[in-house]
Formats: sequence, structure tokens, C-alpha cells
Amino acid sequence: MTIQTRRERERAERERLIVTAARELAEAEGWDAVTTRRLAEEIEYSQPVLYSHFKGKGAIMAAVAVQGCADLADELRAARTAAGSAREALAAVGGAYTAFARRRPALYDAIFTLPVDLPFATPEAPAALQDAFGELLQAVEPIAAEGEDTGLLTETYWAGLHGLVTLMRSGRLPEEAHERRLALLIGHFVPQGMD
Amino acid sequence: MTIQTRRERERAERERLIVTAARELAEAEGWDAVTTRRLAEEIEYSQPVLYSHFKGKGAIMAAVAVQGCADLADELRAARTAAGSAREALAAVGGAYTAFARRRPALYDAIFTLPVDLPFATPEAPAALQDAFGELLQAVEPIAAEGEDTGLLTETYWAGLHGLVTLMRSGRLPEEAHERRLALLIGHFVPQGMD
DNA sequence: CTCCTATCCCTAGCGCCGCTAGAAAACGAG
DNA sequence: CTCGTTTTCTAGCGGCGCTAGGGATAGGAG
Repeated sequence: MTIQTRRERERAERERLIVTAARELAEAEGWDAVTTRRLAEEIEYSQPVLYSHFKGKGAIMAAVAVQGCADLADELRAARTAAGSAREALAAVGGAYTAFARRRPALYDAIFTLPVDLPFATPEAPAALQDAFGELLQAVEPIAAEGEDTGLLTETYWAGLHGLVTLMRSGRLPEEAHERRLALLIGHFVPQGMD
Repeated sequence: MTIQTRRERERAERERLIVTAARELAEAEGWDAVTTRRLAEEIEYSQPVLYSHFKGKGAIMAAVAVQGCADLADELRAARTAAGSAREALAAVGGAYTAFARRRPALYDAIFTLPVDLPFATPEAPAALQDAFGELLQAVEPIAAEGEDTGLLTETYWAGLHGLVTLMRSGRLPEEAHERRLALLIGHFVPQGMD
């Protein structure tokens, strides 16, 4: 029993090592630099070892995405709980979201951009994803108008943030006006009487 | 002189052929299927011929993007001019934009998603891109509140549309609620007194 | 008609990718 | 020590974007 458990522990440790190496390499040099050969070299094992832990490169990226999403959820929560009014909370969460995307682009891409098949808008979605969305939801809920579906409104606000971030990061929107665009988005999601 | 012009004409024709083949292949089987080998086979020339016309695969994709963007601009214009009120125009343009993205995903990706280095928010941007943005701009302009920067507001609305489309297409937002999310976005961009 | 030159285009191949089959090594049990 | 199992590695497959270098070919000169 102890031998078995030791092996399982070592395996789990190595799995962590793979995910961490993938994340660090992606954050340092971008996802293009994350190849299975490079990753194997980084963890000091041969390539096929990766495939004994994950189904393929996509699964490794998905693991990085889930792990990164927990960070995002933390930052969103911190921003939301530190804010005073409902409007401030919405703005704080929006700011934290876009700041995360700009500060950790590789992580953001893994979670929200790259075609990595994670279940998203379903109960089977990883807890970290649901947590992050939940933070947005809690920030949006107080500013929803009567009769508005809070979930849908959150998704729409999220889409706005995501659009701003991706268009800017791909060079399609100029960086320097980001804060003003973000303010416009937030302003249009806060009901008239509340600002 | 005539020989020279004939050759140039033939070259131009072949270039059109390449771009068309790339677009059709991408629309039929996705961009992953568009490899230089496959493309060469499609146009019945060898691979290196592609590189005598374009700097690389990215340049071919950029050409497809520009060509596709003209289509998008046309559809946006048609939607806008057919609409009655300012609110209807905004909704019509938003609907046409997302419909285009869903109907021609490969084209949309080439224009707005894939990392293809085209100048965007500058005067050197291709005319088709500026036209498409101009259509959005004309739809947004009438609903801008006093003191709001129309350009920035358009960019923000655009980001909202783009976010909705990309998150939905990557499976991160459920398809079936798209119209309701779009309506929410539009509703939040129309001033209170105008709807 | 022949030869020369310049242009064009193709064959072949480089280094890389994700992934995998099958050999080799390490390890625990008897 | 030997055997069977489990783990890990070496080697390689097919495909990618891209390019060097060698013919084929076409147009002008004699």
C-alpha cells in the first residue's frame, strides 16, 4: 500500500511539474514556444511521459487554463469585495478582468481564446471557471434592471470585456484608449439613476 | 510592352486564384486545412509559387481577410440603410455583424481573430477595414450621448459584438441565447429616451 | 534556324511540429 | 537471483512552413 501511494504521489507531483512548466514557459515565451519537446526537456523527462499524464498538448493547456482561472477568480473577488457601491464593484471587476488579461496574456489565452475543449456554460465546468463567472455575476447582479436576466446580462458584460481585451491584444484596437473604452462599457451597463 | 503586360495580367490572375482558393478552402474545411501544400495542389502549381506572390501563409490569409472585409462592409451597409430609426440601425448593424460571423466563421476569423498583421486603427489600414468600421461608426453616431467620443463608443460597441461572437463560437457561451444577449447589448447602448 | 540569356517553376530537402510503437531499463515479488 | 510488471526512453511517422538550387522554357540576336 505504501509503495503504491508513494508512486501515486510522485506521479501527481510530476503532473504538477508538467502543468507548472507549461504555464511558466507560456508566460515567458508565449504558447508557440510550448512544444512537447521543449516541455519534455524542461521537466527532464522524455516526450512520451507527457502522454502518460495527459491525452495531448491540448489537455495540458486545459490544465493550465483551469489553474490560471483560479488566479483570475481570486483577483476578481478581491476587486469586487474591496469596492464600495454597486457601480464601483462593476467597474472594479471589469478593471481587474482586463488588467489580468493584459498582465498575463498567455494565461488569458489559454482560458478564453485558444480552442481548448473545456466544458464552459454547463454544470460540468471546472469549479475555477464557475467561480470566475460567479464573481462577474455577483458584480452584475445589483445593477441589473427589473426583468433583466442576470446571467445573460453577465454574459453580455463579460463579452464586452473579452472583446475589448482580445481586439486590443491583437493590435486591432489601440492600447492607449483602453481605459476610456472600459469606462464607456461600464457606464453603459450601469442604470441611469445609479451613477 | 504587350508581352510584359500579358505576363503581369496572368500573374495577377494567378494571385486572385490563390486568394480565392485559400478562402474557399478555409470556408469549406477551416483554416487548419489550409496548408501551403494543399493550397498549391488546389491551384495546380507547386508550393514555391505561392511564395513568389506572398511573403508567406500569413500574407495570403491577410489578403483573404481584406477581401472578406469588403463583403462584411457591404452587409453592414445594407443593414444600416434599410433600417428606420437610429435604434433600429444600431440593432440591424449588430445583427448583421454577428450573422456574418456565424455564417462565415473562417472569414471572420481571418479578419478579426487570427494573428494576421494588418494595420488596423491607422490611416494605412486597408480601405475595406475602414469601410466596415465606418458602417459601425455611422450606426453608432446617432445614439452617442452628449460629450461621448463617437469613435471610442463605436470601438466599445464593436468589442461587445466581437466578444459575443468569439465566446459563442468557441463554445464558451451557449448558442441558443445569442439573440437575447445581443438585444441586451444593443439595449444598453441606446440612450434611455430613445427606445 | 540556331544559339544565348533571362525568367519561371519544380524537385528535393531542412528543421520543426504532435504523437506513438516497440525496445530497454527499473523495480517489486517469490 | 530470477521473473513479470511497470515505467521510461529511443527512434520514427506523417505533416507543417519555408527555401535553395537546378532544369525547363520562352524571347531576342545572329
